[in-house]
Amino acid sequence: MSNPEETSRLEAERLAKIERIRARGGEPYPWTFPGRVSTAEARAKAAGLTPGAGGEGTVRVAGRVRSIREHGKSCFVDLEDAAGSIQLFLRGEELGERYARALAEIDPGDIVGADGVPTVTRRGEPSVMVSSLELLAKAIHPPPDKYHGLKDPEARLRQRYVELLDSPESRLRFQGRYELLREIRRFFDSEGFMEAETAVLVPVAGGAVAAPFTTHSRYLDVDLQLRISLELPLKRLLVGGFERVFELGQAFRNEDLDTIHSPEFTLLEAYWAYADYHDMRGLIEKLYGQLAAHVARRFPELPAASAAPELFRAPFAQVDFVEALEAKMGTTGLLERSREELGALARAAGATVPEDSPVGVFLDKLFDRYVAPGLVRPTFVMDHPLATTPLAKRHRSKPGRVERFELFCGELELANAYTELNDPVEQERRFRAQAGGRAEEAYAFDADFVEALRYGMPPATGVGIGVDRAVMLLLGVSSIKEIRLFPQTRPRADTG
RNA sequence: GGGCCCGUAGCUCAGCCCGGUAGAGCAGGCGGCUCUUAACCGCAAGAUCAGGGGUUCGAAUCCCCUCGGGCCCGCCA
Repeated sequence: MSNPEETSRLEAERLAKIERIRARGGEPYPWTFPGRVSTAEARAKAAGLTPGAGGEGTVRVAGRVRSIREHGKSCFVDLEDAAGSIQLFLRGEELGERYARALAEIDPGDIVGADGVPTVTRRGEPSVMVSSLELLAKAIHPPPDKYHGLKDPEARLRQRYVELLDSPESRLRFQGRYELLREIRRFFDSEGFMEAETAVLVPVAGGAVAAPFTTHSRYLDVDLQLRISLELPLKRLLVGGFERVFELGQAFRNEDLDTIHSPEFTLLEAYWAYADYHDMRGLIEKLYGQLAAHVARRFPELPAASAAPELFRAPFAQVDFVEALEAKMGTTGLLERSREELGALARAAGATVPEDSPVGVFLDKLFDRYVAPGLVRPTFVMDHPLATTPLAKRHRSKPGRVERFELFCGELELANAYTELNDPVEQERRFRAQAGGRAEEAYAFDADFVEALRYGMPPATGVGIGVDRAVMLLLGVSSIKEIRLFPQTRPRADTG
């Protein structure tokens, strides 16, 4: 790898060009370029013209120079902007002495603006016959190989801007991500949910089991943690009288990173008073149906996106957590087994779990091993064992279970929802029941949250969605780093 | 945490097995070319071979360590 701070000979040549431009009174970094149209609009004006014949009127376009093909007294330049690209056609005949100067000063990667007449070349390429060309920003670093692009996976992450400027496909990926987040917001808004922005910095990160990042407030002189979930503050809002709330934002878990885990990730949670998890199941089915329809409409060239509406066609499959697990294991009476027995089964299935883990951990492992891999289509997994889920309400008719569903698809968890526990006494008991176990397997005790429930929280349902994973599935991307703009990487050492 | 793989010019790659002192295309420089689109033709230039150590007369190549990255497994939700 090169040191980005060193000046290569190529950069030295480009810096010398900048000096020459300034020496002749030119400005390599002008202030603005008013009145331009997109390359798409310029293309539209050229459309339908007879190849080889000139069009009428002029257009003004601007963008990045992708490639230059010189032919002596004429030259073709591919110009790219956010809307696409168009070919510039430069001729010595038209430009006089400015022709040679433009070729001497412009390199691939530069940002330029041009005025000219829309035309179609004899070979049929929509073009702008340039009457004037202006440098808008000189690039000092040369862009990646124009044909092969930027391949180095490390550089694509560390210098995302290079990948983006080089690759319209990567820009499309992030456009897709943005639009999915926008559609999620629109969906909840249209369903009457209010978006909330709760605290990122909290005294104790709760609502999930995960190692938090820690930091410190100088003013308060207290240690703080970065939130690991949105659950507890949003439920406090239900106590406070809001009936439909959601939050879409970053959460942080101080754990390993791999293709489906990022230390910072985008989480959606929504809480809905006077409704239960069956209502939420319907809402989530509707949400994914709309997201699938959106990506299929907007990104038909992506195979995963065009397949999404069929994949997410309602109604989604449903299986009972315990029944599905018992069927796959060929056993019965799972919930009556002792902790030791379940632990042995989990280890026999290949899970590495400490012997004294809570029962819920073993059951989760067994489910992950036996059932989840088979859930290729979106499937609601219903009614988990109580031991796996301390924040959900006990099932109204199935003993030893809670009212919960997880939506699985292709081993990715796409939603996790409960009928929420709102009994403060039981909530406190469940928190305390975990206190004896290992810290890394227990939900943090949040006394203020119990206090809030004591004021009365209406019956409610809530859902959490790992938005990055939903985006991955809908856009057909295999690593979370592909759909987060600036994923975490280890800082590079200054000297090797 | 364990295993496998990768790091050579600004970019994309070859060379590594079988050690003999680094090669191509693009980009850049110079020259030629008025319809190309990976434009083309000619000339010249461009490389701490990720870093450090070892073996050897000689290391990009073999060995060890370190750094960074990727994939798989484990852990984690």
